[in-house]
Amino acid sequence: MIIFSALRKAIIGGDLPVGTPLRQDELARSFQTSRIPVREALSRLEEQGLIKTQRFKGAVVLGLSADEASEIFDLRALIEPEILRQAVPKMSEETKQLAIIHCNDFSNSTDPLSWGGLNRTFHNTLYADSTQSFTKEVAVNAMDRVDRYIRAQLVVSDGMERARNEHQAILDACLSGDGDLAAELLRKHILGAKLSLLESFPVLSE
Amino acid sequence: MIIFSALRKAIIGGDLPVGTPLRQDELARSFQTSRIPVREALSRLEEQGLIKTQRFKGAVVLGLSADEASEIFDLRALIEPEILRQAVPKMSEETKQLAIIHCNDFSNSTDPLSWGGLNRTFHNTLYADSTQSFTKEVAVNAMDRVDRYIRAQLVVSDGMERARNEHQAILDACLSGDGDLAAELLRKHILGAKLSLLESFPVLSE
DNA sequence: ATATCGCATATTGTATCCAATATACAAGCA
DNA sequence: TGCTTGTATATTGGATACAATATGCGATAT
Repeated sequence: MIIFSALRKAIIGGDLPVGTPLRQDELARSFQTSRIPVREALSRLEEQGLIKTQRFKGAVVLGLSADEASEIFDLRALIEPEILRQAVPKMSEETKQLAIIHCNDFSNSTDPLSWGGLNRTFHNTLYADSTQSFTKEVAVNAMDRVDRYIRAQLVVSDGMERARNEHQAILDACLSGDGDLAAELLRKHILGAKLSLLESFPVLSE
Repeated sequence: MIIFSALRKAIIGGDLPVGTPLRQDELARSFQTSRIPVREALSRLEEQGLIKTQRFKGAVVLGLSADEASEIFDLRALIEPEILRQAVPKMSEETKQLAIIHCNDFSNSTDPLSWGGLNRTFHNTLYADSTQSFTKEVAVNAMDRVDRYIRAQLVVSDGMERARNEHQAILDACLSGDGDLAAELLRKHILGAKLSLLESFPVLSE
């Protein structure tokens, strides 16, 4: 489980670039275990679609085509607003405070390497009080697949500035209890991020 | 992979009821292998949320609460119409013929045990020409989780008769190329099935 | 009689060993 | 020189053996 989490984090964070071959015995050595737990982890990663294994040939980190990334953003734009719409009326005072903090953390950060994580933290905080756990799981998985590209995109384009403003608007809608508005703003936020990503995609996928 | 598929099929089809303990060595014996491939399969099943394993205690088949089932139907009602809307304009003549056949197969079947499978086959045929592969994966996974309950519900309620009519209407919309109408009908179809399921849920979950 | 402690058993997680096969490189032949 | 073939190596998948621990039952003490 630790191996799985570590590899997953490394893959979605882009530390293991697309195409990186994952050798079982190599990983086993670096984690100080045998190959069995490594295989377990690789199996789960494959189930999530993050890697592909081929018998006698090994496992490689999978990437996305522009079309695939685009599709995943469309799916996010479909389901995340619904999660938020349902979460807003239930949002606790504590969650609201956390959301304010994480929104500010994101806005104030000057370290590009942290932007991806802070962005995710903010989004996840908004969804915290939703009871749609299965849907949230799907959203997390979708996010996992495109996280690498978002990180890269925030750095190369002017997406960071716009994200700051859009996050603030979404947060305000949540704080005022307007779930429908928050959902609509979030939908536009995600679709805007998709367009921005697709523009710079050729560069990112090198 | 064979073990995984077999177990998955048995779980989603309800042949392994909720709470069934899955013993590694027992499964290994029945599949004539060692425990290693069995563990691989169990690991993937857990990743999909169909079972839960606990160290030294084994794995059990997971069920759903009414709330969880309801949430999954809401998610299906959100994403499956979008898949269909996108698939209708791309639908090949061959797919249309298949859809007609599978719609009839479902309508004409008199064996309750086959209804669940035929229902799924029809739905999947409609989505065949969609290029949204990730979204389709999500839909399949959502379907996997509630399939057991749909099978039971088709038998105990009058859902079968309504499903026949609704399937026909959806099919007609697809054949006439009206993706928006097909999507809307599908949405209502899924939400209707949800209500019907929730009515009989206390009985089903015994 | 009942509660508690200890041991036997059942069960999972991991390590090591073996089998199968894809790939690469080298040697031989046209 | 170029192509084919054989072998050596690398790599994965599976089987068996071992370690760790939870559960249940029985014995014993109060």
